[in-house]
Amino acid sequence: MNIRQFAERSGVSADTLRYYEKIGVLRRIARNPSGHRQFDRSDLDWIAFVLRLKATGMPLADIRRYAELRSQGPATEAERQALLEAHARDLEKRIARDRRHLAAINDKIAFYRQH
Amino acid sequence: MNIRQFAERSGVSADTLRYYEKIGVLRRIARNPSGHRQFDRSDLDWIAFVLRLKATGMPLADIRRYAELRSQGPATEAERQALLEAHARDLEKRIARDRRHLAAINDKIAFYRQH
DNA sequence: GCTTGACCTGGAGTTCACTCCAACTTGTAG
DNA sequence: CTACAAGTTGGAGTGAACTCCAGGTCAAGC
Repeated sequence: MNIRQFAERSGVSADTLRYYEKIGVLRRIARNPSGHRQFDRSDLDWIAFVLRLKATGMPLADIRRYAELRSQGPATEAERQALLEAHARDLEKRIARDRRHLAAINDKIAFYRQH
Repeated sequence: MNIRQFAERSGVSADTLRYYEKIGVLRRIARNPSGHRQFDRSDLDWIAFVLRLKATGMPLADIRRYAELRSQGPATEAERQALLEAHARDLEKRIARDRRHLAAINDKIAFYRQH
């Protein structure tokens, strides 16, 4: 799959995909004889996971770190697990905080409604 | 209360407070005879609300807009309410999405644990 | 009257995550 | 053989939200 198709299917622009490869969020993508990137199905899974981490507030530097561990094979699984566990804890806290924020904002809205 | 005290109590740096005033997130703060800012108790309430909006992902430009409406008095209450309602809806969606993301991340962690 | 410390201003610099661009190569269609 | 579309690169530019800095003012203590 070429970069345009991959961009469409992943929802990430071609420019951003090249940028992600450059900073190491995407592994070095295979090239066809004319130097064009050839993405495959497994890259789709990986980018989906990257987007999940990004959507939940993980900086690209941390995602890059996870990608690096991943590329080093099964020996790094414990560290990857620890990384995800820390992120999951952060995310839980953020969800809890957001719920409190939402309640406070709804209180303010209720106040406006009483006018 | 001077800027240092206000920074401590609000948790926002003095530089950031000046920046917020410059871009209109904070109203023009009163000055003492030598030109130093004199914050008062109501500024603490306002900055706390600003931080709540910011923490839940509202861009400073939107917060600035809300601040502007607020400074125009009670006539703008309907618009402020609409702004908050839209933000509350976005926030609800984000919380729901984050919960789905968290579940997926926990699945991945469970997979690592099975090794 | 001089130093010190806390404030002031305008503006430059930083970080993050892109986004755009110029100049180039390559494969296909006419 | 030429035109064109779609890819390539390195590097510059962008927008958001700060963060830092130089040069200046001012009140208080020695």
